[in-house]
Amino acid sequence: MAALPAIDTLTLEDAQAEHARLVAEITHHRALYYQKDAPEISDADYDALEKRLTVLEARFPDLAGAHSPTATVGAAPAAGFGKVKHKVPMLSLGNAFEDGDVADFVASVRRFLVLDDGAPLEFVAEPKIDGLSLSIRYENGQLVQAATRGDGAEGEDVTANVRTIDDIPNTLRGKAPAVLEVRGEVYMRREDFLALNKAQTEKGEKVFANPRNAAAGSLRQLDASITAGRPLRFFAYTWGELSEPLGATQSESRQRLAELGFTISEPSRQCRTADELLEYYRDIGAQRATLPFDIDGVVYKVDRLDLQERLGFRTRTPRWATAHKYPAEQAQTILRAISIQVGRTGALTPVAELEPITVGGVVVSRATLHNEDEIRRKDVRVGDTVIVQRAGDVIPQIVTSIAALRPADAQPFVFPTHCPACGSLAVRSTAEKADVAAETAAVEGAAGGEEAPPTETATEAEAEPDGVVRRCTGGLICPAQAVERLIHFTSRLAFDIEGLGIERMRLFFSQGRIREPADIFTLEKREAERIDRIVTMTGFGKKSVEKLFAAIEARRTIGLDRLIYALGIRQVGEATAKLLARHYLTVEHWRDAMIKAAEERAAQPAERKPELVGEAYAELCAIEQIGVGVADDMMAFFREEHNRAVLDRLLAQITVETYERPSTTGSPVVGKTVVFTGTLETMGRSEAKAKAESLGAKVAGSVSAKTDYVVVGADAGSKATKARELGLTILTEQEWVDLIGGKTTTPE
DNA sequence: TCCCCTCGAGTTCA
DNA sequence: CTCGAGGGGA
Repeated sequence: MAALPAIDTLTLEDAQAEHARLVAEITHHRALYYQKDAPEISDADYDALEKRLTVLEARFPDLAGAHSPTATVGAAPAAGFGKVKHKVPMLSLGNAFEDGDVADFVASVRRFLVLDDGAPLEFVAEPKIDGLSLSIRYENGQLVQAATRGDGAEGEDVTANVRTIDDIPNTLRGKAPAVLEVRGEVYMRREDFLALNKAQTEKGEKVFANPRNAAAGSLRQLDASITAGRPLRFFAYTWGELSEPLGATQSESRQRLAELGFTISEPSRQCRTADELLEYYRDIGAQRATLPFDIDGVVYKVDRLDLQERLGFRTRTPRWATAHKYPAEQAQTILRAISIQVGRTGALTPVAELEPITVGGVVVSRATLHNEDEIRRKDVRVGDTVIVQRAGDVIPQIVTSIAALRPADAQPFVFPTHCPACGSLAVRSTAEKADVAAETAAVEGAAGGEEAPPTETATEAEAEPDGVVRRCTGGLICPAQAVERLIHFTSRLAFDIEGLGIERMRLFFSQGRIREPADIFTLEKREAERIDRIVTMTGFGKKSVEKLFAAIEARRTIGLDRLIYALGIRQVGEATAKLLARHYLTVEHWRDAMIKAAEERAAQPAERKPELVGEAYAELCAIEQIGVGVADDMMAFFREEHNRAVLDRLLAQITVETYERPSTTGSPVVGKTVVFTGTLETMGRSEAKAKAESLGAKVAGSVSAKTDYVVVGADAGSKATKARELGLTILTEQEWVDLIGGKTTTPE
């Protein structure tokens, strides 16, 4: 195309003329393309037109009207990006760091698929580009929406910005599926990054630490015309929602993506064995410095898509792919101090305060030391020169200290035996013993006042520490734990209250405005008339206070699983909370059952067999994945009068929805209990289980009168016999497959 | 009883 | 992202 004037130099008048010209031209070509199927210009040229219009409208927002063919730019709210729910979640990958991990990955795939030693299995290996994941949605070949990964479930709408990236077609080439969500990585080449930084310096604007940050900063511009001026690129490597398959294998699909107009990540390679994968890893590693872009590792994927589907997903990661990372960049610095943080469970975590140092393009000033054993193992002392790296290129960690550079007077770190926040005794113990210790601490607290100084070192205090983590026993009286629990309560997977982040919660807590969950929901009532005072006391604008109240109101109704998770009961995280919600369904039912079970447990504190403790307790332990350890932590929570009161005060403020089972419409086995026994032939045990669960069935370990189906494989033993005795429905493996055949639902 | 898998709880910086 | 530990199969 002929050189066009740079948009930045246009006057408003010229811009109007240019806009009219572009709109006319695009409308003309669209008509040719769609109605007459006889385009006059190439897809690439057409894309260039659309792109120019997008940029123009971003630069002169007044021009973008409803008439514009783009009809997107200018609509973006100035306040920030809209949210986009991913129809298919954007998950992360599992990681391999050593050769052995790769062998384990291959072995676990083969095990899951029950492949014989000789059976072939192909993988595709590709470089893992260090950029930002992006999902781009096309409908009938047209780009309609682009979103960042976000938390995997919900990202930010960056459509306007993505339309300006040259590597990303606005219109797909050739015959495209009706719906196609292309996923890949937005990145910046190293040379482009250097040039950009040079230009930024000349303009007196901020420079970026590394290409990844530059790409992230450029993509998240509210003004798309700025994004347009940044040298962003895109590699496609997978897909989300899809109306028809792109191929039978990963490699075919990659090829198809290339045909549709995307750049795919190269160099890639087909591999059959762990050794071949490792060879690829080393080859790419050798080329790493000469590749034009940064990579942080390589990715291995099972090639056949039918096998990918059988392998499915763990909670957070697919079983059919893994990332193999290159060793992290390291740097040397001085350890200035070791501070102690108190977590919501009372865990005391030592954190290294470092002389700020750049590692992998980011300035690091703190790093976790995990626990006291770790400090002793690495013999890290204040004043030491230490080697720092970013694990998986993200989380800073201390690799080792350099003994030769240690100051002569450096002393081994003495881990405190008392909580720095409340002065309570801090002990290393498992849950049961913590109770005993808590009583001791309460006595001490009453007698000893606030600051009980550490008098002895950790090793001297106990002959045999039980558990690695040292925990504050202050529990309910520890302010540090209280505020951490509240922060957890409003966190993303819990109540997810926007505008009530970590810092604000700390502030409200220290002001006494919020001391327990229920206070969040009475905040407005208590403070409404004094809104001006909040504004002056907190330094928030009136608007943001109103926004906060709106966000709180929006969460006054909440799902049971989120509520359970939010309470922060030890060992009850996302997955366990969901299990509990699924089992008890309503909050009343759950609460009453927990209180009853806690009473039963209090009467039988030492009994190991759940059935002998009581009915409610046994019911809890019978839920798969919940054993005595988890159950007892829940009992400890409900035994506490204070916790029950806190919960009830909260429940008075909110509405808890009955748990909704994930959609399993059309599944023939919803709510059925299935037991697998014997050796299954077409699938492995875990695969059979995952499949059954995704269809809404419950998979049990042993046969009982409650069992609906017993699926009998080869060489079935006592379970099959028992099933016959009980007169249960017995299915062969084939009958089971026929029963569920073809019926699939999306996993939770 | 051991071993594998998964989960929870801890963590940083932009 | 990593580590430790619980749950459950073998």
